[in-house]
Amino acid sequence: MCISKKLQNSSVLYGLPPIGKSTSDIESLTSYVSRLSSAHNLKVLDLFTKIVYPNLERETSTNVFQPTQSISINNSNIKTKEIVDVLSNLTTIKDLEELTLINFHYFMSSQELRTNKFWCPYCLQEYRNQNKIVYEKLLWNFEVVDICLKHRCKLVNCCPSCKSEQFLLKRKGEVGLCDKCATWLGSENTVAKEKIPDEYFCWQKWVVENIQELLKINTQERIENNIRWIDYGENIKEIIEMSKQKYKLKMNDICSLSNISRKTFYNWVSGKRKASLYSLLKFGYITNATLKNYFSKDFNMGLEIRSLPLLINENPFYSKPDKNERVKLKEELRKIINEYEEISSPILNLLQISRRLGYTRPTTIREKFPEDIKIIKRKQNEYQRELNDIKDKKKHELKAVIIKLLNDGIYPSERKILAEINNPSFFWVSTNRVLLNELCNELGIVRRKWTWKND
DNA sequence: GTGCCGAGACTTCCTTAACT
DNA sequence: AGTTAAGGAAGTCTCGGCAC
Repeated sequence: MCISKKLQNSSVLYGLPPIGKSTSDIESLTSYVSRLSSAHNLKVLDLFTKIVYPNLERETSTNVFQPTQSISINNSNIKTKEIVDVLSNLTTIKDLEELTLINFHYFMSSQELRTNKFWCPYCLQEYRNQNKIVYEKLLWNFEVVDICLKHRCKLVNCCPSCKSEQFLLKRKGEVGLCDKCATWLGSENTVAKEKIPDEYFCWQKWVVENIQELLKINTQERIENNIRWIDYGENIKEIIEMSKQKYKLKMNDICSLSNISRKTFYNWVSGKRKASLYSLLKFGYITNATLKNYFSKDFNMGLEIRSLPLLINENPFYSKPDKNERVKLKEELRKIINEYEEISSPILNLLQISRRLGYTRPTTIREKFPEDIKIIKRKQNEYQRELNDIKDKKKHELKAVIIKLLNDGIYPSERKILAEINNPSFFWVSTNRVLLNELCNELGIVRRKWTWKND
């Protein structure tokens, strides 16, 4: 009996301890789940479909293996909580929620984590060289974290070999290896690193150290502090009032110093929106208050107000294109539509079109240019129909050649067909070989394995 | 200075289609 | 059948415009 079947009837998983608990280097739940699967010689897919999902209280059709969705189990949503509870029961390991943002729910927005995997290649290499367990840190998942302080390098998200983008959970994934080509994702310290400007490094040092401090907090403390943020607006109001009094500032001064708009503050105070960590880090920077100060409602501030680094002059996460930009986008979209007039043009899907226009998701252009999207879809269908027609025509012609060879008493090998159609490169296109196989199946011809004697 | 609304860019959750 | 990608709906955060 294979191990997955055995485990289907079992209720206990190994009590695999998570790495870095209650430290700033704590691992992420996705990393833990991948290691847990490997420890049981199971695919991550089997761990979920055969063990985790059947133990959930309510059914879920959510696919955590969808490239951009796996991050959600490191986040703070209800599903994460359910998965953590099941894993805790099965492994008997307590406090697995420390590997997620579950107990920061009232304090943090749900959009602080990246959708794809980022890592420090030098950290991975260090684990391997020192014979330590290879794992991925929860810290690397944060959108605001760009660098590894220890190795003074940028975090990466592409395989060094095949350059493919990496995601957090893969059906057969193993921590430290590329999803696509299984290349080792670590890198020796001797490899030249991209130089990080000093000012940017200082800002990132503030960001990373702030988040590390938060991640060190244990479960009990996280729960206690989190509850203090149920009344989000009141807390923010208190912080603003304290800054006004301490530094003798007006609201407008605070806005310009922190580079946060008045409307944004309004949304926080009214409890309509939670501040992004990026905004909170900026506000904390000028008053020298850390995220941990805020989270634990210790609203003490530095003696003097300080200015933000010069590089923080615009919000990198929410930049709006100007009106001229919109016209340019429209023109570019028209250009793409016209390309579909040519049958030889490579067909683009909505995601490819979005990326060409500088957006990361198709939703944006779907909403922005709905009429053009309709035209593109219609053209995509036309293109597909034309391709099908070409395939049918080719199939018809190939069939005629095969039947002619058979009537002449000749076995229709690839070589004989090539000679007959006088096109030596015909089977260089793999789909033509598939077509031949299809026709042989239809005509009841057994394809011979090629040997020197065949022809 | 405060409050509201909608636009813009983005994410999460989920379903469906396409590929292997 | 198993796997992957595309797409839709609903929700989140920031910002500009406007009224008071």
